[in-house]
Amino acid sequence: MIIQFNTRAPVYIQVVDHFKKKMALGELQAGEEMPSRRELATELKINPNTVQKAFKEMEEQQLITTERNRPSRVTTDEHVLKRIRTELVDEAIAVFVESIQELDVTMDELVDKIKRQYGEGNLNDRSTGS
Amino acid sequence: MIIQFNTRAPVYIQVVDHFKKKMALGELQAGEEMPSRRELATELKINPNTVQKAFKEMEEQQLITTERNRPSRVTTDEHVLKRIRTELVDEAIAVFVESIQELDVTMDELVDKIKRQYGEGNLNDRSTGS
DNA sequence: GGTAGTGTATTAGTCGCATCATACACTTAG
DNA sequence: CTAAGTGTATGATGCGACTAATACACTACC
Repeated sequence: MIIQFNTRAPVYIQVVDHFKKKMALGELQAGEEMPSRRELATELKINPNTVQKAFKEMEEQQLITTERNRPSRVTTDEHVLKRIRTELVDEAIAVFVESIQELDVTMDELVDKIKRQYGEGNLNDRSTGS
Repeated sequence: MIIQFNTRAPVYIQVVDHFKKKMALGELQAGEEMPSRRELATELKINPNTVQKAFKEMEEQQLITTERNRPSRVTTDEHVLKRIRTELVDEAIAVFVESIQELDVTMDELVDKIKRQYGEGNLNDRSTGS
């Protein structure tokens, strides 16, 4: 597991987002065991307490559950799991729209530029063009 | 002048962005006088030093120029001014794309959601083709 | 010249984050 | 039982970004 940390956002938040993405994509299934705090800290080369903070955050968001002294597990609440991806996407869009609002950008210009950036990566260009 | 501050980003950055947008939209013309630090601080109800930091940032980005003990002025470098809008849009897109990458979102879903959010506001749906 | 208004500089205080070091209670494996 | 591995809790420290308070130097204007 490798997370490319940036310096902008807090590390513990980036850890949370990382796991959120894995859940959203099904790489982490419902009920699956999470790595231990210490193990993950070692692997990511960060402090165990930072990992703990990330896990606590994930618990508050009901993404994981923890019984006493047992490895944490991904929630089995399918309802929660299904909402993760939507939330990630919607939040990103909200931030984005907020930042370009008032800038008088046409939808076409927007779509064009996004396609150019996003398409380079992992875009499955099924459909839109048709 | 009213800026609706949020708690996410530093105030001085939000001030910079605010003026960037005004320049990008031509509400602030080349060579035009900027408000004084203290005046602006009073109006926005923030600390003069916060305004100063914003102005210093704008100077480093060559958006404004300042002669000793005279009100700052918007740069007369048209080249710089023309680039502002592009930079604002491109940076927003870069951040956005970065955040949804790996989420396996189709272009259609993206465009659809953006339209719904963005369209509500100030979208002029004049298409590029025209 | 004196006053008010510029921009500028310096210093101090606050806050969030990350880290380090320990310690505790419990479970599991041997 | 013992030892190693869980999650959890606490306090101290350091650092950097941001904001605040104050003082300084200069200009414009009457």
